[in-house]
Amino acid sequence: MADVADLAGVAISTVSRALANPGRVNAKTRAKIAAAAEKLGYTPNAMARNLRIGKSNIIMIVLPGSLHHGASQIIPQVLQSINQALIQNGYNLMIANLDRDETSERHILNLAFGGTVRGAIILSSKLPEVAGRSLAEAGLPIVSLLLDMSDASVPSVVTNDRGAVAEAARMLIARGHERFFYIAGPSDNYHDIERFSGLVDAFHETGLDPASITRSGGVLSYQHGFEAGKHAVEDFTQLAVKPTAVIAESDDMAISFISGVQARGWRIPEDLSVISFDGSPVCEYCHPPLSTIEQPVEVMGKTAVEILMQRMSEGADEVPTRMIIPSRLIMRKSVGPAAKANNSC
Amino acid sequence: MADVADLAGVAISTVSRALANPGRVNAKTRAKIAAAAEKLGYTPNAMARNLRIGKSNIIMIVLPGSLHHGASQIIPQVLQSINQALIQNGYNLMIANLDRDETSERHILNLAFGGTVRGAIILSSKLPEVAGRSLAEAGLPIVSLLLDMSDASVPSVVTNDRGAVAEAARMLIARGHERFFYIAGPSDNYHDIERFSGLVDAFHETGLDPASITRSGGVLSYQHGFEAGKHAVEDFTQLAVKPTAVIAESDDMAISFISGVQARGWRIPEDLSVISFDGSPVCEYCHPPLSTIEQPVEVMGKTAVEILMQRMSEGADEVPTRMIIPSRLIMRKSVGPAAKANNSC
DNA sequence: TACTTATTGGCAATCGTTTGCCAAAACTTT
DNA sequence: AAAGTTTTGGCAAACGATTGCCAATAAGTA
Repeated sequence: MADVADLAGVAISTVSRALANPGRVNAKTRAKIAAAAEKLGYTPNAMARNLRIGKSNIIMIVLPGSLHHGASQIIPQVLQSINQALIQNGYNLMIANLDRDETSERHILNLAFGGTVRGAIILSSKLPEVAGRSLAEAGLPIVSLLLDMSDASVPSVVTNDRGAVAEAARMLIARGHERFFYIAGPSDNYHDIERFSGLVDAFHETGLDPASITRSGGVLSYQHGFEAGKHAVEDFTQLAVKPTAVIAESDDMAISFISGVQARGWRIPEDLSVISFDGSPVCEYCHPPLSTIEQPVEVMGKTAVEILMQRMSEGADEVPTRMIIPSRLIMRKSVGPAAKANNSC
Repeated sequence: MADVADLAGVAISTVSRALANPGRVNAKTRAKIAAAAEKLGYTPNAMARNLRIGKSNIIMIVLPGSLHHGASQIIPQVLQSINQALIQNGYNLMIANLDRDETSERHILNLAFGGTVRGAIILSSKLPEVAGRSLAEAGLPIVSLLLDMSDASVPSVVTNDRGAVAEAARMLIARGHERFFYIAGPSDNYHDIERFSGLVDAFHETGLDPASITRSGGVLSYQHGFEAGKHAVEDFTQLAVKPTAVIAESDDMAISFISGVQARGWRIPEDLSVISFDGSPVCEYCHPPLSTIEQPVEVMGKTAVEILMQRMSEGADEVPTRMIIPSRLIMRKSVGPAAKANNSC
């Protein structure tokens, strides 16, 4: 920096001011300084700057390892949109994996308490905590994405899981479906609870008996969305009275489920209608094209960043604690009218 | 840190030594210090440390925006494995997007020259450079993943694209296929060149005439793998003499292609055999299950990190410049013997 | 006990910025 | 030309750690 000052013929403090606080220095000198910096190939040292400022410009995204792994088709989109939004605001994105082991929790806490990161976007249902320290007390702004954690007073950006599933279920009920098969991810999970509730809601609204909903899954982790679907095929096969409609908690589950039941002779949508959640692009090319509830992940990512920025700048209090971005039901060929006689194969 | 020293009843320099250089301090005092730190909830400030040390502990992964977007199913796996390997070595992963605009290139260079990152793993075919500065001159260790850049003297971890496609092609040729349809991603791209060459190799080996290979695509960006497949359907339909075998550069392309041709009456594998590249999990559940060339992305990620670590520690010269991790051909129902009479539909 | 070795204490410089302070210089405006 | 305003210079103290140096103390060995 001293070199730049020399070359530009100005004082070192002026250079600093020009770079960090451009308003307080004349446009002409600023140009001179920029030229000198360019010529010397000078880039201010970010760590020194952040140390002095007392804040980092890195945001971390906390991903449950299982989500990351193989399964969920939406992670890349989430990362992409968040990263773009962050960069526009002058921030960088760091990845933090939250596995089931204590090491990873500790690691995340170190990032937070050690000042490496300035804020966090989490996709996990619980805040990492170990040895009495919790992410909540790190003094960082946090935003939860996909999962509603507004109860724990962390602002959340979610979709209308419950309502969207209810809508899908009503659509199926309107076509004559009365017996449903629900393929769940890990139970107790926010998504499981909300989405399943949506299905039950629709039953209540339409006067059907929720007892004719069969649940499958709930034990396996997200890590194996496809596995969960496969497993559901077994469950389905063993039912004495077959449901005519299926709602799956993720596209992956639906895809492997469909593959399995088709192999055993059921036809979709003639024997069985299927709708799933996520809106992965691949659904359009499934056999038959798969109806899915599309989460607007890009909008959600951008919104999460916006909220984070608000939290970081002004008084933290007047920001909304929950932001609901509605999903969109995309109807495709995997849905048809309920089969009249539902015989086993 | 001073507080910790007080509580532990030791000098501040001893605390620093205990944390940064544990070998030079007695186990008992180390335990005392650890206890004090735990009690006070103290975490050393990473930025201060890195500033003093002169090196960051952050590695960035440079992803072409297009790769990231929607399409490639393997990105999450790559990120996951790289991040895990990095953390084990005490590093963190930062995401850097390389779009077509100059802003993103400049941003990446700032990360490098500003000392934010210590090294880079790139999935892009070209090193970012703008205004005379190039990533190559930033003095960072760089490793290229998926794309071979060993010509540009950046160590690369790749798979045997060419050989793997050749193997797949031989397998098809052995089943009587003689006319091939190749669905390409963006042309000039490393993957396009290598994989297509593999196909041509197989033709030469077996004495067939490469003229009976029809290429499709090559214009669209990766961003639309599914689109490329759709587009290929058009091309395919217009061929007077239909090929009997298809090789696609990515699973996405194959999936949408299959969906399209099936809708127009062709049957797979009876009329057309298909093999694609990537090994996405979803292939297993396609209709029919899709044969694919599985890239060992996890191993590749770990290997890339290992090489990076070597580059960062010792003399940089004796590390291998290219590491080839072989892919595995997974044969599924999408492949069958060549149709005898190949009539149009 | 005397001597060697291992471990700690205290001090101060350093990493590369930012920033408050005040004086000096350079412009603008009456 | 005088007064007022904006812009710069120079200085020095931070930010929170690490580390070389040497003296001082503790532990281990003969």
